[in-house]
Amino acid sequence: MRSDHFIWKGKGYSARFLAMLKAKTPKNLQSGKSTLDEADARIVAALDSDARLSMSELARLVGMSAPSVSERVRRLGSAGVIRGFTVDVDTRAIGYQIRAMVRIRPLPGKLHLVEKLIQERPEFVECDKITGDDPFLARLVVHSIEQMDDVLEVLSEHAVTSTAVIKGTSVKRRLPPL
Amino acid sequence: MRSDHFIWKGKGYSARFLAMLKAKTPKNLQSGKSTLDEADARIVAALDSDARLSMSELARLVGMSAPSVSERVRRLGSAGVIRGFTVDVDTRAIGYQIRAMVRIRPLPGKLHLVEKLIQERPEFVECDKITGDDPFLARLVVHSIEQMDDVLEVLSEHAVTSTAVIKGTSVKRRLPPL
DNA sequence: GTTGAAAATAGCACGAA
DNA sequence: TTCGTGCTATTTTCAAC
Repeated sequence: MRSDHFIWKGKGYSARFLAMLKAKTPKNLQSGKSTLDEADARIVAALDSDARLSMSELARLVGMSAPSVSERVRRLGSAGVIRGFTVDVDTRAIGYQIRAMVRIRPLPGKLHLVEKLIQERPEFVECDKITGDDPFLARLVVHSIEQMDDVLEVLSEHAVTSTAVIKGTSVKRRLPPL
Repeated sequence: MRSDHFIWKGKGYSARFLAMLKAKTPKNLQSGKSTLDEADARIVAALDSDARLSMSELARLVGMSAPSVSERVRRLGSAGVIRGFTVDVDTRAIGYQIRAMVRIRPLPGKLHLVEKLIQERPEFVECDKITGDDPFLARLVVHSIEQMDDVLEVLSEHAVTSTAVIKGTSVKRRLPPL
């Protein structure tokens, strides 16, 4: 048995083991933040508020030169932190009056079929696989209640669904602490 | 009574009334699409796949001149169709290992308090107000199970929560038919 | 990470369909 | 109205440091 495994200071852990624990949980995670350094955090936050900011403007905001931020953005992309840049579309402004969250419980043996049906219906604009009684939780966007019924009808032979219409938004999509 | 209110062709509606109904439901809505014309639809779709496309590249993709698409993008913005441009961040790549969907049912009289608590907790990255037994459905992003407990602990005095951990994604966020 | 120059791009005024 | 052309200012990119 090596000496650094000995009980030390009444805590039951060696100094080295305690240090190792600390190393595995970076300081910024302990305080509820992300693993990004401050410059990257500011870049990501700025791009979140406006993904079309020019690199030069972004450079001004974070206090660096344009080539530097440009390189950081490129690296954030290849590191998988930034998956892409998208547009925030108001679906109601293009005729989709109703949004709903649908919990979906496939009948026995129909899990994969149901997943495929969800993926094939473009009105399902998002779907997560979750723990619990209902394996799928999907976001649905439709023009009318009639269209909502049409979409759910497709699943009705193969799954039990619980639909909750979205009445409003308490928290608009945002990033966790960076 | 005007003649165009008379029953016509055994359907119970006048020709003018039928035409009006048709006018209120544009053809593209009948076929499950949006209210955008084809050029705008292509612009929005292209920006959704890459919001940082230059106007000249976008112009090439949709087969128009740069000033034309530029003006259309501006108009889509002021029409409220495009709310903004954002970045798609992989929260796991920045240290947030766990995502969960939380249904939240405030205790009697605590609806507004609970909504405020949700909004103040940055780990709730999204929250919709929905119909049904649980008024709120929130998306939670945390580093660890311990942190998840910490967040839910804040609500525990004022609400009943049901948490489902996200195991994977069946449909990545996408736009409905344009 | 910074600087500076070359190439590409954006924004604007104006003209055409 | 909506789209296209030409000009100018800004921005992006790449080099070298």
